[in-house]
Amino acid sequence: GCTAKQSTDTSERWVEVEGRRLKLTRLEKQLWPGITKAELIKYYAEMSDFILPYLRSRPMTLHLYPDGIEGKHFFRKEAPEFTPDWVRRFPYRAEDGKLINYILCGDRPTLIWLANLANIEFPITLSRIEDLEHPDLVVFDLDPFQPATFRDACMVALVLRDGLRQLGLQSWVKTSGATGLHVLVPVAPKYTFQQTREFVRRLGKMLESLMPEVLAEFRPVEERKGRVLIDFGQNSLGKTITAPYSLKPLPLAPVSTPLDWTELEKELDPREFNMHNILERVKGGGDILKPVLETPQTLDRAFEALGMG
DNA sequence: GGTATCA
DNA sequence: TGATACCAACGCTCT
DNA sequence: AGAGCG
Ligand SMILES: [Mn+2]
Ligand SMILES: [Mn+2]
Repeated sequence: GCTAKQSTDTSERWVEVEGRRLKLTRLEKQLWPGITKAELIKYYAEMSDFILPYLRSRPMTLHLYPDGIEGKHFFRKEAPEFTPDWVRRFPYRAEDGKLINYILCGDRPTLIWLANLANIEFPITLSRIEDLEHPDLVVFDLDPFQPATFRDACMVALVLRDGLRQLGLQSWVKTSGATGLHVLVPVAPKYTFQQTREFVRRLGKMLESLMPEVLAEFRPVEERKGRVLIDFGQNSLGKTITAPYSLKPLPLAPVSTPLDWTELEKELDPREFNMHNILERVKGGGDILKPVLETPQTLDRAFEALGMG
């Protein structure tokens, strides 16, 4: 941490990405302890083929950390005035009547432009711009509360996967990048968030009755301790989850990483999956989560089994 | 991070 | 030239 | 009611 060096960091570089000229600025600035903005940009450049399919067709909320993970940060929905004209936008009028011009990040130039703005984390909505009110993803957001651990979340996820399979549903899993897991169920975009949320709540309740360490809804702090919360509320319009392969603004630069179900049985630490080793991991294996974008499933049978008219 | 506004 | 302000939003919990 | 959190 050399403050004097930081304040005089004028390192700049012009690059061309798929025909777009981009000015990369303050490349030596430290965004994590020991990690520069140059490394952030390099990470997303190398991972672009893996992350872009998930970002494409979903309105972006920017998560900007110009002063690093310990500095002031802010979110942004409205595309800034200085957004290059070739960046695609999606105007959307929310219920309150406010029109927001969202950025669409579907190509490498936009991804690199955002990385240069110190956009560390890339979130995704659970629905696409073609039909924002009908999600194509259902998420079981598994949050362990101390002394429950990531390992406990893995155990819950494995039981959840069995439950989903009994309902005729395939599921996939990734680390959240922080302390828990996201179990994803891709669906045809024909259900409302109210329906998918209720589906997650009910299956969560069922799991809760099977496993004492599971909590299907928020409770006072004392009751949460040592349990894994299934946060069904994540399945709502406008809510987001960390995109697969996105970095998190946390120490060691962890990555939200797709896992094979067999890996959940091992002793894992989510911090094992970070900026420095994910490229190696996906090289060869490819994107094991990709089916999530290509497997629209129907929930009709599951609704029936769970008593949802 | 980039821009606007005010001293 | 430099200091300051802006940039989302919603339900939940805790006090 | 309001602050704090995710
Ligand atoms: Mn979570
Ligand atoms: Mn959560």
